[in-house]
Amino acid sequence: MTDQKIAPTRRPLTLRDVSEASGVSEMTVSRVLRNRGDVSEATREKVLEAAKRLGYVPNKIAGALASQRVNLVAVIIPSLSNMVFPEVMTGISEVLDETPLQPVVGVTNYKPEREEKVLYEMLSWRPSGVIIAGLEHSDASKAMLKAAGIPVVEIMDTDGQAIDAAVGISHRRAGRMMAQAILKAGHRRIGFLGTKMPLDHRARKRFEGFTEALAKEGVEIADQEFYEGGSALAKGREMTEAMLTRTPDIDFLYYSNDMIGAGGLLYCLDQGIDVPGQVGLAGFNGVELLDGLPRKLATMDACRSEVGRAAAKIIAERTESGEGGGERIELSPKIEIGDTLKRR
Amino acid sequence: MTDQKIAPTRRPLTLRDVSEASGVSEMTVSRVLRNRGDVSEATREKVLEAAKRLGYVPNKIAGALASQRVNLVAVIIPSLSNMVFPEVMTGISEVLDETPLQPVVGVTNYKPEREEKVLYEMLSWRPSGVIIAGLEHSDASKAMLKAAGIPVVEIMDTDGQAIDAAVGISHRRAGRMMAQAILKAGHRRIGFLGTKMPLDHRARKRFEGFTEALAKEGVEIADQEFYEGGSALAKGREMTEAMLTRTPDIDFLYYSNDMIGAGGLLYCLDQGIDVPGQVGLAGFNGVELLDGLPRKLATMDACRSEVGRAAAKIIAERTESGEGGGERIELSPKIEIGDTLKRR
DNA sequence: CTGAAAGCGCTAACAC
DNA sequence: GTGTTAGCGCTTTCAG
Repeated sequence: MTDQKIAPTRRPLTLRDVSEASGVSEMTVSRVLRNRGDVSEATREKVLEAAKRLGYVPNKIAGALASQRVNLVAVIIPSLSNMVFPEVMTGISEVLDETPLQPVVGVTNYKPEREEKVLYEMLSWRPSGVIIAGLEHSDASKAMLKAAGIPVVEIMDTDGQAIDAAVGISHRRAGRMMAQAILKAGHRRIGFLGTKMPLDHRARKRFEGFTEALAKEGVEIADQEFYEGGSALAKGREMTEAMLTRTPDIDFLYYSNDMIGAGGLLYCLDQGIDVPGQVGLAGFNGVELLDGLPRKLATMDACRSEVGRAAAKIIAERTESGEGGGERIELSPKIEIGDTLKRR
Repeated sequence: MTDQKIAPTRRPLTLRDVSEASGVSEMTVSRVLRNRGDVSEATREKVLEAAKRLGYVPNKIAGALASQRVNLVAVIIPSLSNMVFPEVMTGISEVLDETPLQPVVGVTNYKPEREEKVLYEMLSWRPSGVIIAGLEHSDASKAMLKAAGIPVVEIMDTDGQAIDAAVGISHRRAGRMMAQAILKAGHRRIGFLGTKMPLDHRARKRFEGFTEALAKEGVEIADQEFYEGGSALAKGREMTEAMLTRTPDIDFLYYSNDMIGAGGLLYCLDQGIDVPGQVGLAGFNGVELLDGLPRKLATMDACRSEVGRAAAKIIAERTESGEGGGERIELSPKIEIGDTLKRR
């Protein structure tokens, strides 16, 4: 490097600096900066001017310690890269923006040990609440959540026992619903294509609900295929090819997410396969991203931003009133028939 | 609600609780918990046992205040929903995972006033460093960054004046490179399709570099079209249709991102347009997500995870050594020819 | 190896 | 309206 661009490591400014610069007591400066209590317009202006001139940024660490209040909400999700969690985040932000609360996200990559670590780190900042994806956590994680003494909302899933509050859909039911729609459309040779992620409990529950509803009508999954890693679109193609080759009489493919479903759809169209005449297709999630494909993939909406909003609302209300607990909101996923599932 | 699931609002545990439970002084408990200094194995075990039994989670707020050290790195990005920033985040995490530092993300939605607010909030937690997308910031934001007295790395762009360090690619150069490749392939009637986002400076710079390189060869953009909102894939389709209808002699379409490019590609294939014989296509970003399309879209890699890694490395090294400043790393984007741009 | 004392920068609570 | 006094829960520093 040629020259030191960094400013000389000035001591960060404190309230005291503003107090001295404005000739007002620290306490009053603090009041002005937080809009608390009555302060005369004159002093208020003096303080604001001094703070601005110095470029003072309050130290929340000290503030939080003194006030025993940290307006942070820990949001713990498995991944940022599949479009579903960013949408949940949007819902959360929408609600929290109206409050003094701020979301802080942690990502677990679907690993329980990461979740445990991320949770520990976040709790050590003493947040006002936790929003965490899923109902399955390690014993240690559960213990931490219980012991934290703050609102905990488990999101995205309602099939199981919540620690405190829960907001989401029943993935088992979602799987059943899709199975019923597929059976109703007259399909019997049904293949399933999903991710090789034993720890994606929601995908697992959808699969269970799906096979269960099929079984009720005496139908068994004709074939199944799982993938991991790589581009979902490409994997969807590959898996579809593999399955249609291996089990040529398949007449429906149910994908555990829209992205691989889209890959499958593109493959079928490439091959001149009549969709849904010859083979019907359905995914899961309602990824708006995919509008614009040659055909609209049948799918099911997981109400992601709605889930985010509801979860944030629970935290916000409970933080404000100190009352509540154990809320349970089960949203109803809707099937979107699209163009790849026969109507009725 | 039926019953109070919430645990009685216990006072959170403190060091003192662990100290009393283990019969060891607070100070020694603190040492054990931080692995600092020599502590006899005997006391160490007593303390660990007590901490675990009680479920003690240290209070970082207090720790940070006392030690004047906050191992947080503020990461400020415009959006989570376009696949590019999650990849940057991955690069950042990869590097920071090896250090005591932790990333905390803030999202600005491409709005300078949001950026200002997010930045202020983050700085008020006194992070060890800031990684922020872009070189364009409001005066107030710049002032805050300069005054913070911590390492600041501006990422994704190197066309302009950095506050401190910068890591990224030159988007102007990226635009120029693509223009040259397109001209070399023999195209002259070139259309541009982009986002209606005056505040996406990187897209703007690519466009400027692009038109500039065309101009050098006496070529002018034949037509252009901008969109906002909605599904990028669908918009890519619509815009492509509109442009090819309006300006039928177009022989190349340059898209400001891969997602709309993919939409355009699907439209062209639908219409039986020969790609790249009749119309060539190129996007920007190298979104792996799209592998699996019928043709591979020509694009240019923005080195996202590499950018994240390099930025994190700068912060980590500077935090450790206290030395450095003004680093500048310009990465070289590579054209991926794919199947939609003629070779040579 | 262990402990006691003195804050970190701010705010709650109370005086004036 | 404004100022004063105590901490918040931890770590630094220094003494044993």
